[in-house]
Amino acid sequence: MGRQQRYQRGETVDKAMRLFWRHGFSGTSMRDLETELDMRPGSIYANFGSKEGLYLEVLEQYAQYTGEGLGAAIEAQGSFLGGLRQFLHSLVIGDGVEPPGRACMLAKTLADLEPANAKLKGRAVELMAAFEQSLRELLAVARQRGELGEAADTDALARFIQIQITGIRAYAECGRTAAILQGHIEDVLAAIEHKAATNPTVASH
Amino acid sequence: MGRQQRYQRGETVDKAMRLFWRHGFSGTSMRDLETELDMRPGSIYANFGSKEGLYLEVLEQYAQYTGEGLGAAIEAQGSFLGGLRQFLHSLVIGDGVEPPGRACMLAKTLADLEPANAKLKGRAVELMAAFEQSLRELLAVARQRGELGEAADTDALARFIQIQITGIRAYAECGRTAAILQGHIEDVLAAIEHKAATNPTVASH
DNA sequence: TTCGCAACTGAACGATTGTTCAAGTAAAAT
DNA sequence: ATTTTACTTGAACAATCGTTCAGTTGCGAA
Repeated sequence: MGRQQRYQRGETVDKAMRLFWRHGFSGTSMRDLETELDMRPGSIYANFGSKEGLYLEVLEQYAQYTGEGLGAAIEAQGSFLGGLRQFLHSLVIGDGVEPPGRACMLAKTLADLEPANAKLKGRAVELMAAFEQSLRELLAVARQRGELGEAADTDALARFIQIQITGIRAYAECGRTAAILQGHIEDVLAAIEHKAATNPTVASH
Repeated sequence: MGRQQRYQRGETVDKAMRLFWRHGFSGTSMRDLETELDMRPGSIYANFGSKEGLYLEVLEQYAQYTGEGLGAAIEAQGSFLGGLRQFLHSLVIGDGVEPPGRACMLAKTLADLEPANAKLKGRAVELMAAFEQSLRELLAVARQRGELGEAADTDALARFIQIQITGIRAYAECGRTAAILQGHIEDVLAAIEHKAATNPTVASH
């Protein structure tokens, strides 16, 4: 009963993501959001509680998309490394459509906010940890399939890959050519392959 | 003639750096700066023109510090890779003093600003490119000294290292333990060593 | 000592910020 | 047809934003 909702929550969050991703939390004003979402402040606050609440929900959806993206790429390519190549390619070079941002939104959140908004920062840390965890699991499957060395250290590999993804995406913001980014992706894959074959590391310097 | 200056420009920029680095451009207000610098708005504007002008000067000084830091580390350790290890260690683990931020301020600037403030973003891109260029030169010297393979591709290596630095510094914001960061630094150095010995890459996927 | 200039001060500006809430609107229930 | 209920609207709030500028202060030159 009562009046029916004019907005689809998921689509609304997508639109907010476009804005927040590009301009950051403090760089995006409620006025900007009102225009982009075609919603009046009252509706936004009724649905999400606050600007922070909306950003939080954007982070959740972003993390879900990212996780699904990697999983789908691996499935499409039939191997972990092949999937990772496709995933990295789609992130920093793209599939035709211009992305709102090339840098990881979670990394941006960590860089952007401090030390107030500890809630947003904290959630971003958790979501990055969750992605790293899913990397570990995907690596374990790949190792079981014989795609990696038998003794491959999935913890260290997951961490290594996580940092590679963050790094290349931040680097891609500098506006490098697709060829350069492509070349680096191959370098990264080679490094991972080499590391996966020779793990575990026994470093002590 | 006239009244003598009350502030040392370099120290003032250092103080502003502490604030901007931690809170970002839009996250730092002129009121915050007035307090931290112990300067009234009129003086700040007389010296730097605008908030943007001050940020620009902070970026210049930051880039200079970073470049000097790497150079000094290499000299202290007597080798490129040894110096890089010390440099990375000081960036993400620290030498006792708590750093204002762990993530690279240039990377933060790129992530933070868009698409207004094209001037700040553009300068950050230039400064990152300059750092990559100095990496190339340092690598060329190291290759000449026999520290790398004879055919090491310094362009690709400089890019690779640049991304490693950005990536690990962004990752360090997640509050990982020193041991984990230390372990990753060794992984990175091993990857560079391996890459430096087997370059140039002839990728074509 | 007086003058002139450079540097600094801080109140004040209009614009914009995130947020609230009383009033309005549309669909289901009676 | 009327009431109930859920959802939307947009004017308005105090607070804060980056910036300006007329006035004050302190030092070197005359």
